[in-house]
Amino acid sequence: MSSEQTDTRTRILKATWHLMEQRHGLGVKMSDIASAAGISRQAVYLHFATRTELMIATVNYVDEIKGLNERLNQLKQARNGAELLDACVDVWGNYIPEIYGLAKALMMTRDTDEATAAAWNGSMACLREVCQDIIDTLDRENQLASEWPKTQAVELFMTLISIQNWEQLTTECGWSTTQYVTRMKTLLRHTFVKRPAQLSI
Amino acid sequence: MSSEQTDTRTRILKATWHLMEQRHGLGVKMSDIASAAGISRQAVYLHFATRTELMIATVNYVDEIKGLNERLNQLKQARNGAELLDACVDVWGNYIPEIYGLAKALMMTRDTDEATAAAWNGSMACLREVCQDIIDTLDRENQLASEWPKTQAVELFMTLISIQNWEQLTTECGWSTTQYVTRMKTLLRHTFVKRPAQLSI
DNA sequence: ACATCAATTGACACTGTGTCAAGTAACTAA
DNA sequence: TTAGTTACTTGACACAGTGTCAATTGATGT
Repeated sequence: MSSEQTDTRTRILKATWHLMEQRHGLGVKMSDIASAAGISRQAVYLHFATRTELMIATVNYVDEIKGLNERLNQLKQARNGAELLDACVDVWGNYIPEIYGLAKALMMTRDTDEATAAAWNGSMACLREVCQDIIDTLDRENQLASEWPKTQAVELFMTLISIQNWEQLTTECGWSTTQYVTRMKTLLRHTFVKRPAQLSI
Repeated sequence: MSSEQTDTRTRILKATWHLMEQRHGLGVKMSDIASAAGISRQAVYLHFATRTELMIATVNYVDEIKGLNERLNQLKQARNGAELLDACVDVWGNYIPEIYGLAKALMMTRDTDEATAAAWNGSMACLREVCQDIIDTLDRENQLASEWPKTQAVELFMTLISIQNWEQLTTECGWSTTQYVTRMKTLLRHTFVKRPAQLSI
């Protein structure tokens, strides 16, 4: 398997990913991808039946290479819920910039494309598990802020760390990745972690 | 001026708005708008040069009718920053569902369309002033949570109450408008309003 | 020598936006 | 009455981007 340089299919996936990141997921045509991969437009269709199929395959390819799951294993080290929360923001906040272009492309068509929506929901379900875990841990430690029932806490958590919010805060407001990470940690801790009683004067 | 029933231009605007709300801003074609307004597709172009121009005109039309600014005047009644913040969420949280379809249509094309982006930014600048005002008031009262410098507080505020977050929490997580409002109030208060010392045991 | 697979070229259908030209019906003004 | 203007109609067309189809080439393996 795979002689020459690299498999054509892989070359297409790499080209797609590269262009998506470069153009932040905007205005990437099938013909652009084809020429970036050094083949004809029609040849792309020999490997991927539709644009959507290509996008989803690219997501899987990137997932495999970037290994979000492995990164999330770093969370295993945290021993209490608050640390877990911090670690999560560290991993996620540094991950987003690496997949933003592709994520944007997906986000833009998920409203009109069933398959894209399904792929997106798959990724989000994976993230949700992590959030769920963190909230559960806080709850188990009796550290979950009392105003948030667990389900709502998870939903709000997911929303706060959404890619859309990251996009707004970084590209619109000019926050750097480190700024985003530290400030998001602050927000999440203050929102979900019960205030220690000893803080009172 | 304006005999018959209503001005054709106005009929187009109404049709656009109606369709946008009905279809949540998705898949609304110029021909759909035309037939909803009871005229030919080409006639729409006699009044609005491009789709974008029509969208922006519709936003202005809706703005005029719905009168966000007037609603925001309710805020004048609040006497302290915390109340101001609550009032803001009340107004904004009840406003979003009324303009969601149109807002969605705008949001979806602002990445690729300069004019749309400008119109969007205009609306957001208006909202930003309100947020700015609230944060300023909290700060003046020495009630702004110490971890947030004013600029960052405003940016975060805007992000938290963004339409995208509303969309996620309501359509994705199934929160009702009232649930959204009360929970968002909780989040914002805990985030931006300094914890009263007397809360300690 | 033959079959197969990957890729190529070129043509075409479809959708939606925007343009253009010619025609019609109604209202206005000399 | 006639001429002009205004608002709208019909129908045709250009353009971009996706997806399809058919015929062809070139290399690989048997």
